[in-house]
Amino acid sequence: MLDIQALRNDLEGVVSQLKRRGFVFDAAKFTALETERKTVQTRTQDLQAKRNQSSKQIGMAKAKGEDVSAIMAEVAGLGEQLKSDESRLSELQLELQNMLLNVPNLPHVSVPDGVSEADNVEVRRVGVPRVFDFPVKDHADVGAPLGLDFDTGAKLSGARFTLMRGQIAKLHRALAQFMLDTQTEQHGYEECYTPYLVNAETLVGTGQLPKFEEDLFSLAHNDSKLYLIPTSEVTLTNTVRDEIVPLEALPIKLTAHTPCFRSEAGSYGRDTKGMIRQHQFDKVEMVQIVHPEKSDEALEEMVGHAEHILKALALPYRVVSLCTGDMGFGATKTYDLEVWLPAQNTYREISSVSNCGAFQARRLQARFRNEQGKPELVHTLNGSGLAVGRTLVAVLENNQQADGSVTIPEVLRPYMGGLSSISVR
RNA sequence: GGAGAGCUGGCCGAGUGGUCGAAGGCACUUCCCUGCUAAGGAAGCAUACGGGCUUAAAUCUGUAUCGAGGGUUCGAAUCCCUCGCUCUCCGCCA
Repeated sequence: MLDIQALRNDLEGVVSQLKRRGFVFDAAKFTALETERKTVQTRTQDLQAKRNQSSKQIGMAKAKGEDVSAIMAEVAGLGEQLKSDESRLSELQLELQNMLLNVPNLPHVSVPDGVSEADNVEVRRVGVPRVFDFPVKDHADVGAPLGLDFDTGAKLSGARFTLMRGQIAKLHRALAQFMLDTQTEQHGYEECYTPYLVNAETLVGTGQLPKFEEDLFSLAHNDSKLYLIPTSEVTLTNTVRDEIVPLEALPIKLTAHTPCFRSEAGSYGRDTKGMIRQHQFDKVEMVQIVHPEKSDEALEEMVGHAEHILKALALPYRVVSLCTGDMGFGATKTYDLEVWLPAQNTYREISSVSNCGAFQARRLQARFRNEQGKPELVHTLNGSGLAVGRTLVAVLENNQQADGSVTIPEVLRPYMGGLSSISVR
């Protein structure tokens, strides 16, 4: 959520910044709502003040045993006017709130302008794609004989679900374990196990709701609804909702390995083969809650934490700075890590690291006590470290051998019982 | 699933219709006192959103907030209703 003060003080400026990312803000509607809100709020508060004062007088008079009928008569007419003003005011505030909840974050000045993926800017490339002396297979073909079972996944649940068996399942688990161990032991994140089902308030906090409900899976629960998390960014970041943490507690660094559930509405027909785009996938997520002055550097640091995994696995990748038009709703700046997939002959997203500034913190009322002892909004960041399913895809494709086996990266071997390669037995 | 208890400020905790945004304590901040390692004294100390003043801040002022929402009332932390959460006991259960 944007700071409503910024909209009041510099509407033009905010509108033009939003335009950079292709969002059209209805300034006229906002101004109209604001003007009326101001009038109604002032009037309401005046009436309330009058009522409070009179009620106080009644109390004092009664205590002395005096007659209160004169004051009572004075207050008599206030009720109805007050009631209608109060309800109009809350309507207006609700409408303003809803308007704000649907406005994306402002892009950081360093974010390149653009309208789509095509305008993203490559920051650096690391590693050299391997040259194959045999026809390269995609991960589905490499994986199928090794235990990557799309047919059964489809039978059990439908499209975009996969069953993993045997060594593939173990490799998948090894990847997750390795990532989690690395983020906790080498980069200082606290390991968390979080709920996979969350309430609506939690999703409003990180910005998935109210705007992106169609992207989520949900379950009826009593009279309410619970949602399957689309990422553990949601649960990890919401740990500080409605909290005022002491200055010394920052930065808070959390990580979790969880499944993620996404309806993938609007991506029909894209990546239908294989396990690039699934309704359910595992991810090791990193979240940082930081002092506002530290968020820019924390972003760079987190990109490094994600890159560390790719380097350790010896997977070629590139870092891309997302353009204004391609960034997520809550981000002020985002780097994507794209891993080399030889079968697709291209780099594909495997991690996304974002600085959300105070955008989520304002929705969450997540604050810290600043140097002056006053509560101030924190900055929040999140990033994948990494998407486990896509990493499995990358390992299968990049490490495939002519005989159909797949070499296990060195760092994963301890997690694989010392195995250096997997193959059809 | 059944029965009961509770939810008040950063924390503990008092408060059952009127001058209560809320006693008292702890913690914290500033000042004073004292030289002996901690004690004593004074003051301050919630958040959000408006309005006035201001370049801005400070400050002043109004409103709201005692788990959430609704109701009764001139007036609600206090009474009524609905919901949420926590705890205890019983049952069931990985």
